[in-house]
This record gives sequence, C-alpha cells and structure tokens, in this order.
Amino acid sequence: MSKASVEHNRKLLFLIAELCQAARFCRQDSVFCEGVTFSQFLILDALATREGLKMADLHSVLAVEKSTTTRLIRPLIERELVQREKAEHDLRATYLRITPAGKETYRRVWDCFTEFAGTIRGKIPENDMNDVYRTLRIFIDAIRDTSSVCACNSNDSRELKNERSEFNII
Amino acid sequence: MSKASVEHNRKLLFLIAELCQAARFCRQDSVFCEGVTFSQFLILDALATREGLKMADLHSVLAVEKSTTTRLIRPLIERELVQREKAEHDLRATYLRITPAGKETYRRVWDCFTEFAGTIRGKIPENDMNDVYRTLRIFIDAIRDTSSVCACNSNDSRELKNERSEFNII
DNA sequence: AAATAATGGTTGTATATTACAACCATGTCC
DNA sequence: GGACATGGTTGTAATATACAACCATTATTT
Repeated sequence: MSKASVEHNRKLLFLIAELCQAARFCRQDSVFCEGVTFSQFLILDALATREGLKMADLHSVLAVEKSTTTRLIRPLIERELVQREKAEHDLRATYLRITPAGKETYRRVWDCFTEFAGTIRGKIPENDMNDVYRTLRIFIDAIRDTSSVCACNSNDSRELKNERSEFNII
Repeated sequence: MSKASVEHNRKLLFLIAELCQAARFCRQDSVFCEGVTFSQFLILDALATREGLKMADLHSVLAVEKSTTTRLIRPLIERELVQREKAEHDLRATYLRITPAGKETYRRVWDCFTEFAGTIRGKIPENDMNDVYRTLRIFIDAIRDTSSVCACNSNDSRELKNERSEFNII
C-alpha cells in the first residue's frame, strides 16, 4: 500500500465523516417546519407529484425497510395529511393519497426548505454550481454502487434500490 | 420564485436525500469490523494520531453533544481499547489514551476501511477525483455555514450549538 | 386444484444515535 | 468568598432503523 494511497483514504475518511455531519444537519427539524421530518417531506413530495403510489413504492423512494416505511408514514396518516386506500385489484397493497390538508402542509414545508436551499446555494460560487452537482452525483453513485451487489437499477437515480440484504459489500 | 429556481431546489432536495442515504450506508457495520462503529473509529483515529486528547476535544471531532461523547466512548473503555486518566492540573478533565489493544484494533479496522475506500475510489474516474474532493468540500462547507447561520424562522428554537460550528476536523 | 412460494404490510422487539436538562465537581475571576 | 464557567455523567426521551415473525393475498408450480 503506497503512502499516497493511505493519505487518499484518510482524506476520504474525513470527507465521509463530514458528510455524515452534514447529512445530520440537513435532517434537523430546523430545516423543516410544521412538524414534518425530512423523510416525511420526501413522502409528501412523492405523493404530491406522482399518482397512485403504494407503500411498496415508498420503500425505494426512502431506501428503507418496509417496516420503517410503515412507521414513517404513520404520523402523516394520523394527522390526516395522507390517506390510505385499498385497491380492488390487489387487496394486499395499500395505496396512498395526499389530502388537501397534506398538500397545504407540503406547500408550507416546501417554503421552509426553499429558504434553506437558497442559503446553501448562496454559499456556492455560481460557476462551481454545475460542477458541484455533477461530481456529487459521481460520488453518490460510487457509494451506491459499492452498496449494492447488483446495481440493476432504473435510470431514475432517485430510486435507490438498496434493501439491506444487498448491502453486503466485499 | 422563478421556475428555474424551483427546479434547482428540487434537485438539491434529492441530492441531499441521496447524500443522507450514502451517509447511512457509510456508517453501516459492514464497512467496518471488530464491532467498531464509524464514530468509534473516528475516536480511535483521533487518539491514535494525536496525543493528550480529552473528552472535550472529542466533542468537536465528532460534532456531538458532550453527553453523546460519553456514550460513544463507553464501549471502547469497556473493551479496554481506550483508557481514561485523570490529569493532575485539572481534576475535571478526563484524558484519554489508546491502549495497545486499541492500536491493534485500530489497525485492523483501518484495513477494513481501506478496502471500502478502495472500492469507492475505483468507481470514480481518475481525472474526476480531484474535482470530487474539491466540490464535495465546497458543498459540505456551504451546509456547515448554513448550519451556524440558519437559526431559521423556527418557532421551535432548537438551534445548533457551538460544537456544530466546529465541524471542521481536517 | 392443491401445495408452495412470493408479495405487501403490520407489529414486536431491539439497537444506535442523539439531544437536552439536571446535576456534581472543579476551576477561574472579581 | 461568591458568582460564574468548564468538564463530565446520568436520566430521560425522541427518532431512525432493522430483522423476524406473522397475516393476508396473489402467483406459480406440480
């Protein structure tokens, strides 16, 4: 193992550490509002922008286990921001629909996020912006590829398919 | 709010979502070994490379509350990978020292991480590498800066503490 | 058609991460 | 000497998360 390589790995370690901290911050309540967490915002967004989603679709949007989806969505159901519906053609599936109240909340939370996003974007030099997006994607994809043995995912890169069982690397 | 701006924010939202997932994956046990978590690895690293650290120094390395440091370090103490020592000149402070067993574990965990890091680096085109590091830093710094400024419009005033603004560990 | 497997979802249980507040001991400063 | 600051631990609680067991339903195989 070359010395340069060790240095490289060390750099990567700290970068990941900071990434974890940044991720933690972005999920803070302070970023959002209306008592909606980051994950719940993602759920509202998915339901607001796409029709006919069911629980199983959210697993991949959120990249979590199905039991976790159940638990994340519960508060939204209780607050009546989201409704569940049984589909006739498959009695197992639970379809989800955002309610008018949910849409209103979604809009307001989106405003909060807009402020946050604006602040961040304001701190990135204009001519670095495209590079930031591009390379961040490279980095994320590298990690995702590492995470899944079979990276047979759709080109909608948002739909990170990573059930824990596929997480075993190396 | 311009349409382009909305699109921009949306892009950022998903980028952050994916970043959170990536961060989550990087902290998975599978990346490490020897029953050492990511945070604990950072602690071992700090103690292995710097002399005379005390608890308070770790707060900023880990960017967590002091009570969290106490809890993160406890398993390391119990497994005797780390020792605590009282300093004579300040009986409040607890100094920490990595033990020989701790060093050995550190080395082995480092090997695990090296493999992980190698896999990731192998997925990033050679001539993008510098750009990735550079822009990732820009992005992380932007978020960090936002975290110290953005006490946002919050009605629930759970702002970030000073520890957060010391995010910088490199 | 009966048996078996797969899918969708919930609940029980457990763990990790993390914060905040209250508290104690010790230092520092006026 | 008293007020305040610093370092650390413990109590308590919330969130995120997984895995396994389970139930109901649908799909596939024999």
